Amino acid sequence: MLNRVVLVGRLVKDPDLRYTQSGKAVANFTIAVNKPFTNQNGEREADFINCVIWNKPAENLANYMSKGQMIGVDGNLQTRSYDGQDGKRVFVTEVLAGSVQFLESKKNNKQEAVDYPSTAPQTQSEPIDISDDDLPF
Amino acid sequence: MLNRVVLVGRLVKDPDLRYTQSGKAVANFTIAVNKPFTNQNGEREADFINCVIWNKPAENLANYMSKGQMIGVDGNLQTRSYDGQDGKRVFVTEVLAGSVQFLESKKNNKQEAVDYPSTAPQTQSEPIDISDDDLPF
Amino acid sequence: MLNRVVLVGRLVKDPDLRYTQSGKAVANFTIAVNKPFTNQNGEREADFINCVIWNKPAENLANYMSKGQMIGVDGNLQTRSYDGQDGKRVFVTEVLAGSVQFLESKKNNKQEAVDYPSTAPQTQSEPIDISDDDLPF
Amino acid sequence: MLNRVVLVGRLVKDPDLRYTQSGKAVANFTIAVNKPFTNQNGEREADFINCVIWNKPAENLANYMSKGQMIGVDGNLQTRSYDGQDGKRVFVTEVLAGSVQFLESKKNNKQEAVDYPSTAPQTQSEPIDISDDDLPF
DNA sequence: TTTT
DNA sequence: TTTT
Repeated sequence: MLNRVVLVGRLVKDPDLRYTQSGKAVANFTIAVNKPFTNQNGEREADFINCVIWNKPAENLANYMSKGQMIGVDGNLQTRSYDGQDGKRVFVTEVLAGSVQFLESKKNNKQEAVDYPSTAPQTQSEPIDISDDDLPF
Repeated sequence: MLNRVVLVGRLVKDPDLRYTQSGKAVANFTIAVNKPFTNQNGEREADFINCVIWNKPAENLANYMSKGQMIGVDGNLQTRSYDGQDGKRVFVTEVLAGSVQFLESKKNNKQEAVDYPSTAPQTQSEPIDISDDDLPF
Repeated sequence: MLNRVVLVGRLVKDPDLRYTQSGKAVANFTIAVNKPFTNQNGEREADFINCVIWNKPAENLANYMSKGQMIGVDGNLQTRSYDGQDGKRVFVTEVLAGSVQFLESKKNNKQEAVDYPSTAPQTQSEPIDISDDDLPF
Repeated sequence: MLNRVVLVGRLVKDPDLRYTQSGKAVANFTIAVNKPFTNQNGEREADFINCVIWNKPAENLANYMSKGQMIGVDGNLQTRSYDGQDGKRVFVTEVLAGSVQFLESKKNNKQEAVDYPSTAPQTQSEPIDISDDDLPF
């Protein structure tokens, strides 16, 4: 089956880098992708898309990119669910980034080695032990 | 900015066709896209991705495709929010399909005229007047 | 059927804008997309991908973008053939751009209105009357 | 940089499987992807897109798929050149498939394990020692 | 609950 | 026949 997403947009806030108990890096980030037209009031709207990236690229992202910067994302859509604070199941649809491209970087010019192949299968091979209370959704 | 999604998966249930007050057709549908690997228990998992399509292609989808059939989707990610029944804002990430391809059809062999160009801007040009209580999320 | 291409790369030369006899604008351009790894000699290689865009976006491209600038392309692959100068048929595979995003612009900050829907069907509805001798391939 | 291609189409002929001198499998194949509209004579046209795939998936492709079958391809565009029989340099643009999905299979129902990550970097890490005279272009 |  |  096919599952492919490509986005270019701006970071809505700084990436949120964490580590699993086994030491893997994960970064959550949200990008604003402007819609290609204006709405009925002449305003440009955006979609705000949640993304995740794992391992070394997660650390690079947190090191070199910050709120407002433009970024490219190549990955796939994933859905997952967790128990919300009110006991109800919460369903999440987000982009699992295999690679990101730093289209601007205030901090440093190190360009992320873009890595088509990496739409990280390892994500799944190890339980994520960040507790749900910490998840940004 | 760029916002592109391509999926191939199977309809998890029959498409849900509705009409806005102004008479536009909208179909909501969910597809299961198998992950390309098995989990730690050797099971194949899937992502369950919500999609929307507008106008004539929505009617064609409802007419020719049903639960279990394989479908291709070309579109873009959109996010929106509505007030949930508990008064809390619910955020939705879904795929706005510009075109769909019927990769199997139990009903009829009419192949959807696949339509790269149609990632429907008109979606936004008119308020959607289906009430939130009817939305399948 | 599905046919989708998304690229981010740099213009290898200035876009080449022409007009058909009926007055439609067409721009041909080539972008270098660096490969995500270095070769056996430690060098970064690139793919050099030929693209075409029609109508107003072709004129915008020629007006605002030039050699070396970074550009995003959303489109589809097309193949065509013509008789080469030696009488042999030449086959061309290129990207028909539906929309482009100006990720840098030396000339002006006018951001191309990115237009998912436009993977230009009109391309085909009218014969292209630029003579083959003028084609950049 | 970003370089992503997704296609669904039909094999125009049986895949052509070969081995490099070092024993790696490579399969070349061409798919016809119908255009989403008919031309001025009411005929449906297609694009004929050359693709390559490496290693085990190349062997699976050759084993399970044949002329006329529908296939999905996820990969990236690559360009390369070689010296043609008339001494002139020939430029090739083709899709390097990272994964393929067998959407039909006359031979066997074994579904290719779809493998987002595999847009094969190894392709480049070893010289291809099939002589140019054998190349299908 | 948002970016330029 | 190539970009940074």
